Amino acid sequence: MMPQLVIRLFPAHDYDLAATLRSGQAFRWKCAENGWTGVISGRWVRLRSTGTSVEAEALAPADDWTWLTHYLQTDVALEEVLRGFPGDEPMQSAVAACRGLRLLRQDPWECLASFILSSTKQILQIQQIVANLCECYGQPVVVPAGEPAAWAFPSPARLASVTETELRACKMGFRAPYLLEAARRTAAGELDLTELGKAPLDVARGRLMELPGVGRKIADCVLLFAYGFQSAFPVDVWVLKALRQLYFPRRRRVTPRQIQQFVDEHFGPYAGYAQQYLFHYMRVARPRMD
DNA sequence: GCCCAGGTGAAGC
DNA sequence: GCTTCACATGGG
Repeated sequence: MMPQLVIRLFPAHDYDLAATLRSGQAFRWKCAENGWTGVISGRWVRLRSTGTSVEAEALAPADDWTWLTHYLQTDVALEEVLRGFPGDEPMQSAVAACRGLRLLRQDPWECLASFILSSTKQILQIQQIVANLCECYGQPVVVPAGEPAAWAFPSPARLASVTETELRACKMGFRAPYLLEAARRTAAGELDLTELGKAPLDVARGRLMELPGVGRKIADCVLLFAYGFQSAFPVDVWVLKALRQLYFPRRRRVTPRQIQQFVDEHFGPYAGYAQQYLFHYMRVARPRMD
């Protein structure tokens, strides 16, 4: 017998669900006319925005919704975050263009694995690779009648049990050995992703960067999107372009060193949020301004 | 065909 | 130290 669909409202001011789910933090959300569907912690869920709330549909039993509110971070007071941003013109423009953009709090393994697969790939292609991976190696999850099949993100142990060749069949190319090694170390307990969240930022970053294929950028994505280290500031090609154009206009040769120093000093206690606003602003609100 | 994509590691000065 | 290049794959 099919479990029952349960609907629930979560009050959330200034929550732009579409911007948040499309902003390159998470790669598994599908947009349909009646909402966004995805899988969180092995549960199927559909989300809609009502303007002042996020409406969620999930399958009973669903008395405890912390798996969802924690993921969506609906309890974060966005005004306080925005007040912590620097008052410069670029940040104000980014906030005006991306009002309601939020940071999610994702599962560390899914986040780590996904960003290992992200290097020199467009977001659309990352989504496709992750979908391939879940369909091949993830556990099927229960979905409402009439909904397309869905899968949980595959566990480290499951991925550690397959070959590099099998992973390459998911179209991840040269990233396959990196993902495999991360899965092996995690499954073997050499890397404890739960403990990492309790460590200081620098220690956690260092541990992640011990993994082959994980450098500063991918480590910072995991620190920010999965562990909530709010000062982690991933610098990718888009953010680099934003920083150069908006903060170092007509300056030839700004070194990575100078960029990093500026980032560390300029963006304040919610630097990670500021980074996400700059990223989304460059990608969506300022198309083709080179 | 060419260039680029939420990078990283190895090899070359 | 810093720059250059290969790495798979697909879209514009």
